Formats: sequence, C-alpha cells, structure tokens
Amino acid sequence: MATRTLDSSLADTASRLRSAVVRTSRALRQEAAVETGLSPTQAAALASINRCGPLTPSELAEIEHVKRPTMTRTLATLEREGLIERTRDPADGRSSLVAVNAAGRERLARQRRRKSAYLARRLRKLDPEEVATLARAAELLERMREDEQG
Amino acid sequence: MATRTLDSSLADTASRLRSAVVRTSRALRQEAAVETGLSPTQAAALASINRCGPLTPSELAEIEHVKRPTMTRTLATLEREGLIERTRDPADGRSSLVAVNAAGRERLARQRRRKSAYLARRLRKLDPEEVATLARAAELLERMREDEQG
DNA sequence: CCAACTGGTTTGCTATGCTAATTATCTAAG
DNA sequence: CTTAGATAATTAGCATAGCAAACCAGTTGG
Repeated sequence: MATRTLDSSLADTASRLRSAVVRTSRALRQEAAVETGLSPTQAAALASINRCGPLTPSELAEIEHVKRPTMTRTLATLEREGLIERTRDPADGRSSLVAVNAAGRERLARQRRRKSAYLARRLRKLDPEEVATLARAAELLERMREDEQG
Repeated sequence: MATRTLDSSLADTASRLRSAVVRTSRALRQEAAVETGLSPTQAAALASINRCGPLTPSELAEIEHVKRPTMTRTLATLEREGLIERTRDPADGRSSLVAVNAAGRERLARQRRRKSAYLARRLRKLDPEEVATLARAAELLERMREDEQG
C-alpha cells in the first residue's frame, strides 16, 4: 500500500509538473517576443554560444538537445538578426565556428539588465524560501534530463 | 548591496529556470509523441476536458490559456483522433459542449497507467524530498502565472 | 584514388501559437 | 418586430520550432 500511494503521488506530481512546465513555457514564448524580440529557443541558443565560446553547429545542437537541422534554422535566424558570426573551421572545411558578435553581446547584456523579465518580475514577489525552491527545481529538472540521457 | 546580490541571484535563478522549463518542455514534446501519440498540448487539453466536464471551446481556451482559434484546432485534432465528442449547447446555438468519449477515457486511463511516462519514470529516481521540491515548484509556477494574470 | 563516413543544409511534414476576417447566433434598443 | 451591435466559433494566413529523409561537400581509411 505504501508503494501504491507512493506511485499515485508520483503520477500526480508528474501530471501537475507537466502541466506547469507546458503552460509556463507557453507564457515564456509569448512574453519573450515582446521583451527582447527573441523567442526562448533563440535566447537559449544565443546564451549557449556566448557561454561555451565559438563552437560548431553540431556541438550546439548537442548542447541544446535539438537535431542539427533545427539548429541550422535557429542559427540562420540569429545570423539574419546580426547577432552572431561564423568563421570557417580551420580544422574541418565542412564546418564553421559560430560566435556571438558585439550586437549579440549587447543584446544579451540588455536582456540580463532587464529587471522586468517575465520570470524575474514574478520571482520578486515570492518569499526567498520559495525562490530557493524554484532554483532547486531548475537544477533537478536539468539533472533529470541529463541522467537518463534522451 | 543586499539588494544588488538579491537581484542578481533572482536574475540568475530566472535564467536557469527558463532554460530548465524550455528544455523540459521540449523533451516532453518529443517523448509524448512516442508514448501516447498525443503531444503535451493535446494531452493537457484532453485532461482538462475530462476533469472539468463538458464545456465550451471558449471555456477550455480560457483554462488552457490559449486563444480560441488555437483551441479550435486542438479540438479538431482530438476529434479527428476520435477521443472527444461535441453536442450542441442547448443554451446557446453558437456554441457546442465538448466531452471526452469512451475512447478518450480509455486513452487517459492508459496514459495514467503508464508507469514509464517520462516525468514519472524520472521522478522515481529522486529522493522523496526532491519530489516534494518539484511538486512545490509546480504549484509555485502555476501561482506565478495566475497572480499577475498574463 | 576511391569508398564510406560525417557535418551541414535543404526540403517537406506536423504541431502550436498568434491576429484578422467571416459566419452564425444572440441580445438589446427602438 | 427588426435591426444594430456583441459574442462564439471557425477559417485563413503567418511565424516559429521540432522532426526525418535526402543531398552536398569535404574528410578519412583502405
């Protein structure tokens, strides 16, 4: 019976969590367009490029857990926006190295400065203890994803 | 200075949380297709219809925080899959009432039974204390969204 | 030097959002 | 009543974002 209630509580948590994640992600997508002109996907890619230095599209796709064609398109958008630059990979003629340029860094900085960013604005209304819970949850979500791979 | 560090920690948490939510949502979308043939959006809609009884498309759009045209299409998909049924609203000729049919309930039950559902499977590997953290985070995310409306 | 592999892109499909415009019905004012 | 305006739903049209399959070009191993 302990197992039974444990399982049903897990299923319940899973269901609520799914709902919360999906809805929050939806809200983020809407908000992002207004705030920075970048969708969450684009913003995440830009941040990763910035954080992990110049890297190839494949490496980036790996980091973001999307397939290569998807990353190709995201990069095309960021390039069209003038936020990144590519140089030929000296080690491999098929490949290119992607890096954030001045405009991209500026955009990232602006974004970071934004006090009113969707989540930050809402986090400010929570108790420190609640913020800590969410910080911990973010870690757990990432760990859950990485653990069992894809 | 307290404010400064508090703010930067908030921004940091916001950024990590955004990343975690976006990536998890992406993983969910991929997984859902394999597991049940329903995307998270579709599964969420079906669950809401089931939970909240027969209701109109508008009410459902409200619950799911999407616009009506979006819900129209989601419902069309669920109907094409034979999981829901519509009856004319006796009170308003413009409207219809949407309800889950036998096949839909069967699908929901199967989904619930699924021990291997993405999140549940991963939750099972966490400490009870960690599961509790995520449950609490789910609540907080929902509350954050509802508070300031959208 | 050629065959097989691999990184990247292109192409074509699906799903999910949105807004704006249409259609059908309802409701209220005259 | 009847007509004008509001409202529910849909349709149409646009954009993003994911996938897989096919394709090109450069790399590498035999």
